Amino acid sequence: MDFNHKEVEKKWRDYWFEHETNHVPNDISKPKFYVLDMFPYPSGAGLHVGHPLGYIASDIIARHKRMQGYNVLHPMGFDAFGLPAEQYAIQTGVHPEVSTQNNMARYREQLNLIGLNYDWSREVITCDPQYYKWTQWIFLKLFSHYYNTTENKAKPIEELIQHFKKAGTEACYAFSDSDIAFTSQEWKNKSAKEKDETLMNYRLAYRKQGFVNWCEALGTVLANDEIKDGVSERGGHPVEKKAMMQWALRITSYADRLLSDLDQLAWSDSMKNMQRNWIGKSSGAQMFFDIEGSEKKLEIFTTRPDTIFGVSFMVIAPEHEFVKELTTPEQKILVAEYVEYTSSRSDLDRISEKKSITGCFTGSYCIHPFNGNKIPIWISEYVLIDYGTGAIMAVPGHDTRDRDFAKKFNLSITQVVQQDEESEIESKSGVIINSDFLNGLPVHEAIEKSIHEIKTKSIGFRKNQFRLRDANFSRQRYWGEPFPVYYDQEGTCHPMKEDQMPLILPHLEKITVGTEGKSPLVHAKEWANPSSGTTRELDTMPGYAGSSWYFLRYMNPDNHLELASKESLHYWQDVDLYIGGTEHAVGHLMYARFWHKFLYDLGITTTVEPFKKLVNQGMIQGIIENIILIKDSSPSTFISASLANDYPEDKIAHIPLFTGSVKNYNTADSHLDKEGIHYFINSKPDFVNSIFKSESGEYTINNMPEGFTIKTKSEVGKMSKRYHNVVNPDDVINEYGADVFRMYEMFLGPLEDSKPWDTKGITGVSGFIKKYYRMFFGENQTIIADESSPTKEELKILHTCIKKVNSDIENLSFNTSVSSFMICVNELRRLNCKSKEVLSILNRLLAPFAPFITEEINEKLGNKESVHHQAYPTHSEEYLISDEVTYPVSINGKKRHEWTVSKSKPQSELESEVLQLTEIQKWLEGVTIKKIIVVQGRMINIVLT
RNA sequence: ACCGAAAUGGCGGAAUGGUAGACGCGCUGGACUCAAAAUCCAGUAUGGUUAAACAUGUGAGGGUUCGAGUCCCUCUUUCGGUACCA
Repeated sequence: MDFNHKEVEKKWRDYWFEHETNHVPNDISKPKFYVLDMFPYPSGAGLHVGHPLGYIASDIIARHKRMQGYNVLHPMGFDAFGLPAEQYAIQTGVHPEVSTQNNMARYREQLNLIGLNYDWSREVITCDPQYYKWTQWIFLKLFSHYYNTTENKAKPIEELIQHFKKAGTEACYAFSDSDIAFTSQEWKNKSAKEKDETLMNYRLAYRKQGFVNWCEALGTVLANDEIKDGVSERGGHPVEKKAMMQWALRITSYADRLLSDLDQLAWSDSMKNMQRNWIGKSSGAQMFFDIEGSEKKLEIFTTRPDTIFGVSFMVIAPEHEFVKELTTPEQKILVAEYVEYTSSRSDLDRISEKKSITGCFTGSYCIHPFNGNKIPIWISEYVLIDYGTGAIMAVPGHDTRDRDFAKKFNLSITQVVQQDEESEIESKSGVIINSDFLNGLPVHEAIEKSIHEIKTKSIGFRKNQFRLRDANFSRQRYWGEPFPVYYDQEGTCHPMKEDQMPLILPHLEKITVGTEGKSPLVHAKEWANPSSGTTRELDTMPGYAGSSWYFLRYMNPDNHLELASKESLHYWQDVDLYIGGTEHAVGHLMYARFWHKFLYDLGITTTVEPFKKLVNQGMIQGIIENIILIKDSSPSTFISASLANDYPEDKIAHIPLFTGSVKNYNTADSHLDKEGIHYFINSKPDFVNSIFKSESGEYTINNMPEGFTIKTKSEVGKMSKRYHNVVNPDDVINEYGADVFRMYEMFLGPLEDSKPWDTKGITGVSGFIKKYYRMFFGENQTIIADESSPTKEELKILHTCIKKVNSDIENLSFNTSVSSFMICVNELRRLNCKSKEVLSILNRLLAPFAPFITEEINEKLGNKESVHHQAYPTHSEEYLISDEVTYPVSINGKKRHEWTVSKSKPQSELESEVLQLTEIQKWLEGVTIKKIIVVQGRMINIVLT
């Protein structure tokens, strides 16, 4: 009789729940291990088989560590604020609170089916006021701190205010983008509003002008995601950049620490590189160029001040504040047109298109600081307003983008670095020419000298520039954390008192878009104006607010007095292993590191980094089956994939099909039969009169012969509703059981690789679990394992497996450990092993992978204690020792023979005896042996001339 | 365009610079069965052969090495990210 997974899984799920076997105490007597999953956004679609991949891996680690004696924190929660719930509410009227609760309930149910050992009593939900109270609290701490550049840490803004009172900006070491200067008297003379505005230059949470994607037709701000090809995805309306006052976080003040502390992390080099490149530290000079006929100066940053004599034009971003005044009357129309064109383009469009170079002359000129030449000022979209100062000096001789631009607009190109023919124009090898006082210097020396001169002439200074920007922290949305601040009549910002928090998001009966770019909170009239003359902030915080510190709340989730108690923060400290998708490689991970460091400066967290080790699981993709449609055909004509080569690429379109309706899907012979074509037409009634064409002829559904088939095209891609290829874990578990599902997910391939899901392959793992069960139980569930003492061979098989599985878990190589379990079971069955001793060790070894069946077997074997609380097996080398070894014998690196000899045979004997083997001799006739390479215990290679 | 990753049989994949294709799916043949399912046994990279020998083979092209799927260079394709999807 086979394993009844439905019954057994329910039994143990209930048992574990009742006995709280997953409960994790803050038990400081045991060593801690914190393994964390990136918590999901609870989407309406529920989990598909791709989501749990990382959760299962972390679950195996967590169970393994627990069996090794650690106190393991392995929690789960929800990143529950977000745009989709709000969009859903606007479209359907279902309030985000309701849809989010429903979605979370469904996620919990699905996660529990998989047998993940989460301690749900520690659940963290970002939209829970008891949680976001502390998100708001951290925000206010950011608001009330500045970054001190000598102490290199965040300090209370009150200290800075005292400094301003005493000395103004004299000897003030506060991080800021602006270089405003004032005396103590000037500070004292400032009005409250002016003081507030000044302090905004230093606060770690501050307000500034930011740009949003404004869609007039929809009356709302759009996420980048909601824009396709420059127009709104919904409705195809025009989108433009609009400036608005926005909250921002001064992450740039932490740029150096975020960069240097990467070195201490056990993250993959590729991940660290992505973070390094995202921070993008570059050193150079900040310079001010005089503008002809203006008091103002154009501020630019360059990494190549050595090429200052190669400047032939300046370029400013279309959003640059000087655009208006630099534009001369003659250029006015052209500039206006150009600015309008660029405002409809995304940053991605602007930097990604190499072919079309666009720009427009302002009509104004800068003055070269050293030779007094006139330098035309141009506007182009390849300069981004958010990066650097939004303006550059263009050196077309030594920058490819500047060169392309110069060629297009016939601007002069001056070579100022002597280079050999082959070197790239941007290369820093060579000496400076055509450059007055820099002539003859190698580039690196010229950079130093030019900065020195720039400083001496007071036209600039040395500067480290970061690509990292202070990202926008405001969203014109309802479903997010409200800002715990209010504004007085002057518009000055005041933080709320701690005892008034959380500032609860007001309930709106109906979510509708706001007016004039405001969030839907504009409709919460009473809430928005708490007392006469005061108004609340109507924007809410972005998704990354709640996710930047949630890992700390798990340590002590019920604390009403602090974000987490000192004791819990001291005990759990940081995350030992963090598993999640690469899509969070920079965004989430950078902000979480930033907040963690800030909290460290405040003395709250005990480590400088939140995530010691990071692993990115790959995406599980779906199989997409498409039918091929000839574009613009009338009536619509579908062709067999085998005929597709007769048509040019741009004449055909791929229409995704429900995978289940395709015969032999994911093979070269995938096709729709007549039944499948019926199904397709039923789901897409527009195509009811379409023609289906294959080698055997062309038909409509009405005259189609019975055996007609049309080939479909298989590809691998996202698992999504759109492609009708979503596989739900519930269905798989229902049919095969959670243990099989877990092991199959792991068996698919390396955790970090992306790979397609195909449920067909699961029968291999399912067969394994059945075989495994039958090793313990005969007919009628009777135990067949006996007290026989294990044989040497059985022990060798078992311990080989123990060794492999332990090292695989350490390396997160779960696909190979599943293989070794299969090999072990196959071999033990071949030996007809019944030894209870061997089998119960194997059962413990398998427990983290297959928690249900192992728990059931453990009980049937007469154990009282849960298998998951027993010790994890370790191997003994003594069972693995063999006195023979099989050498592959190669001739010139190509294997020709296998040779089994005593392990102790010395190298000299191996070398002489190998040549006597008949299988080898035939290769040696008439040739000279150059040398013999012997790697003891591994291989032999005979090198011939 | 930029940053990062990947590419191995029909499919998912295995392989400290040392026997390419473990393990599993699929397929083929066989056993059991009235039959099917389930289960079990055998085979399965390609070419070649009754079988073997042998030759070829890890996206493409070069290189380093006694020996390269693995290291280096160039390229192609696919995937993730590019700051308001999460």
